Formats: sequence, structure tokens, C-alpha cells
Amino acid sequence: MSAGHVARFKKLIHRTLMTKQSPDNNGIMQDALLPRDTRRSLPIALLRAREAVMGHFRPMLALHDVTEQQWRVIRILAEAGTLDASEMSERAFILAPSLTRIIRSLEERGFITKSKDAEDGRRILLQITAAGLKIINEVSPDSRMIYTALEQRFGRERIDTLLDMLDELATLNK
Amino acid sequence: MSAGHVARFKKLIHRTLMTKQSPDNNGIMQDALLPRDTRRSLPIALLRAREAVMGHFRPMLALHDVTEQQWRVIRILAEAGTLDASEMSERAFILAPSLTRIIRSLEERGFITKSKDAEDGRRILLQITAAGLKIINEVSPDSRMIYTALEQRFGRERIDTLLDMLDELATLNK
DNA sequence: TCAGTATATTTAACATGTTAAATATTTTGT
DNA sequence: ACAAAATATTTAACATGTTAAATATACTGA
Repeated sequence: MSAGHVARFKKLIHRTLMTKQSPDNNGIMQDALLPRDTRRSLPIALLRAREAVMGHFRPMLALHDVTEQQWRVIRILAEAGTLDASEMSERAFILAPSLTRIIRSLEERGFITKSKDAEDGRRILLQITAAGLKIINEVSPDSRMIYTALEQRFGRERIDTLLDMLDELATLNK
Repeated sequence: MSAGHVARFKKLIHRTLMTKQSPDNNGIMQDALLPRDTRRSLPIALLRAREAVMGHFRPMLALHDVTEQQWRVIRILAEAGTLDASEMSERAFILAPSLTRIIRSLEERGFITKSKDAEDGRRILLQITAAGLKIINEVSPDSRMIYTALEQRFGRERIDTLLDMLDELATLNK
């Protein structure tokens, strides 16, 4: 047995001995002041779930060279017709400063057009273009396929239940 | 009636006439290719719910001058004891590049310390400092209070049900 | 032992999130 | 009609998300 093998073996032994059998918080925190268990935290659970779901969609969107938010915007625009920026912000849950940048890039790529509202000079009206409709027609089938697979694995009724609970949570303070 | 009043009245009339009674997609999209209804989209619903929940916590965290992610990191560090960056990344659901930056700022602010793992030179070990524990003790009570209020309004069992469903969704493909 | 492969972290580049402030326009009350 | 308040959008500044590539270290098999 060579010196190299001995070194490796020692390392293995060390790691085995050092493996923690239980969470070690160094006895530092007093129980009364401990924050809630991270694993049962609603914000983190929502984040995890969202990341898991988007993990299915993001690679597909990347193949079509659109970001998640760009996709949301053009999709809502196709669904609703002409909208101003504020309405889009509400529907897509994108804050105004982000939306300003997304609109700029979508306009540069020719997917939407901007125009000033004749009746209210503060408002910017958004419209989808032919190129925008084209990319929607390209992405939608892939999107539907992924969503359908998700429905089948998780169960359509369970997804509906989940959607209802999430909606209640989102509208609790309104 | 002055000219100004007439102008205002005309504008009101115009707006009333232009008010859409139903979604107007300009008859552009063929139904078969329409994307799913945005309002029943799981990714958006998860985003809305998360924003609604964080809307309760964020102002409080801002008062303590910590971001949501900084809070997650120091809280998990207090809960678990020494962790390396990879473990932290998994537990806090923060991608490695973001974590690098967050660790840097938390170290600059004196809440954590970094050290190289003696047994594996690639790994960076994180430890919470006295200042880190101090801020946890300052923030935790506020955090608990907000969470408790949320539990009372939404119902503890319903939150548990929701957490279970979110966990299933997050672990579907594992 | 050593080259090749795998892993942990960081850096880079760009997109978005977040808050506050600036700007342009409209609305309100008098 | 006009000053003051309200609203819509943009800009600014900083933090984080996201992917790919770079760097450093460890592991693997011949």
C-alpha cells in the first residue's frame, strides 16, 4: 500500500468521524429566540415550489430565447389585447421599473410596440406585433406540453386546490 | 360652463365609451394556440402568493437593515451551526453566485466569518458571529409575530396543508 | 504516481427585483 | 383658471437571479 493510499484512507477516516449525527448549533441559540424552523417556512416553501416548477419551463424558454418575464408580458398582451403599462404590471406581477426595461427589450426585438395614450399622455399603450404573435405560436405548444405533464404527475384537482389556496393567500390583505 | 369643463366632460364621455366590457384580443389569436389562462398559471400564482407573504416581512426586515436573503443565511447558520457554502446554498435556495455576494456582504458587516475547510481546500466554512447572533435575536421576535398573525388569519392547518403540497411539488422530480 | 475527471467556489455578463426619487401629465378644489 | 395634489412612467442605485466560464482543489483509475 503506497503513501498516497494511506493519505486517502486517513482522509476517509477523518470524514467519517467528523460526520455530524445531528444538527449542531454549537449550543449557541436559546430556544425561545430561535427563528421558526426553516423547513416549514412559507416564504422558502413558496420559493422552492416556484423554482421546481420553473425548472421545467426555463430551459424550454431559453431555447426560444425568451426570459420568463418576457414570456409573461407578450403572453398577457396576446390574451388581453392593448394594455397600458400599469395594467400589465398588475397582471404580470412585474414592478414598474422592471417592466420599463422589459418593454424596452421587447420593443427592440420587435415583439411589441409602444405608443402614448391619446387620452392620457402619462400612459404608455402596449401592443403585440406579428413577430410577437409568431413567437407565442412557437412557444405555446411546448409550454402546454410541459404544463400538461405537470398536471398528470401532480393531479389536476390537486393543482386546482393549490391554486385556490395560493389565491386566498395572495388576496388575504385586500 | 367654461371651456375647461367642456374639455373634461368630453374626456369622461370618451373614456366611458372606450371602456372595454370584455377582454379584447383583437381577434388575433386562434383558440388552439392560446397559452393557458394566465390567472390559473401555477408559476404566477406561486409568485403572487410569495410576494403577498413577503410583503408582510420585507418592511420589518428593512427596518433592521437586512435583506430577505441575508436573513435566510444568518438564520440557517444559527439553526444549523457551521456549514460550508454548498450546504448553505441548498438549504437557503440561493444559487452559488448570489451566495458568494451575500457572504461577502455579511462578512463585511461582521455577521459571519469565512474559513477554508482544512480537510477540503475547496470548501468555505461559514460561522455566525456574536454580532450575527445579536441581530437574529433582534429580528426573530418581529418575524415570529408576523408569522403568527399570518397563521391566525389563514389558519394553521391550512398552512400545514399548503406546506405539504408545496413540498410535494418541489420534490416531484427527485 | 500522474493525467484526466469531478467538485466547490468565484467571476463575468446580463436580466430582474426593490426602493426612492425624478419627470411628465392629469385631476382636484377653489 | 390655477395652484396643489395625485397618477403614470422612468431613472438611479444597489441586491439578487441566471447561465456560462474560469479557477482551485480533490478524486479516480491505470
